Amino acid sequence: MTVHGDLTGVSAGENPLHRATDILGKKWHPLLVHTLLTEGALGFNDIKNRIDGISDKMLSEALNDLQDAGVVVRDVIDDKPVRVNYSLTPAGQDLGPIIEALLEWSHEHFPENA
Amino acid sequence: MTVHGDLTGVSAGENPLHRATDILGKKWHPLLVHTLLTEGALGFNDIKNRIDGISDKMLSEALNDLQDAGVVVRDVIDDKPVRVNYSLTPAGQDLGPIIEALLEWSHEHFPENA
DNA sequence: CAGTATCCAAATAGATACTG
DNA sequence: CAGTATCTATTTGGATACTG
Repeated sequence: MTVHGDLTGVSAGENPLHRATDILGKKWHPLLVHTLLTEGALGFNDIKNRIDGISDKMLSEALNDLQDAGVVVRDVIDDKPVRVNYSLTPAGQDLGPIIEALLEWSHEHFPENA
Repeated sequence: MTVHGDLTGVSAGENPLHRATDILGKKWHPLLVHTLLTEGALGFNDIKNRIDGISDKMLSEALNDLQDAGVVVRDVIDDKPVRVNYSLTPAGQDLGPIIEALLEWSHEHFPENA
């Protein structure tokens, strides 16, 4: 028998699931996490070049969100010019397999658009 | 070595991940899937009574979205009055473990809000 | 019981320009 | 290189009322 977490009667918005879906549901966030997952630590413009179509503003906001969510860390390397590296926290890394599972789910059930 | 699906250089919106995150990111959808997962087939008002705070309109929209996404099926039972049952497709059921994983992820990394 | 229509508010996304 | 500010457009969410 599979035990499922009890969410019955809960209102969306203050349930534990929300912490995860709030990240996954944003337009660029999952892609961003996935990029850091596969490529390791990257600088601002490195990320920009890897995510097609993202603007400075969107990337900046996404990175801030993800830091607040405890998924991404920002490291300032004090060179000239200054370097900033973004990478995943342990929580961020643990999101990896789940994103992979989502990808696999999509491939399995909707092979046409993948 | 873990092989990760290649999403590099892809623009959000037309990638396979999007099919899943588009569902998970909506306010009521994950909860709705989770409810059908743990309780099986339910009628419109049965669902309403189990998801606290959801309005008719929101539930209606969510159910339509989920049908379009291939995650939920609608069965009309031709009684008097008419009964309608909503349940998960195989794709919807396969989303279950992923939602559980998300829940577990949240508990593990952010025990305070669960 | 099982929904849809309408109208409005709030959140999110995008373009463009600018800064240290 | 690494961002923020501003302003606008689009999407989503919610209240209320109504239908077969």
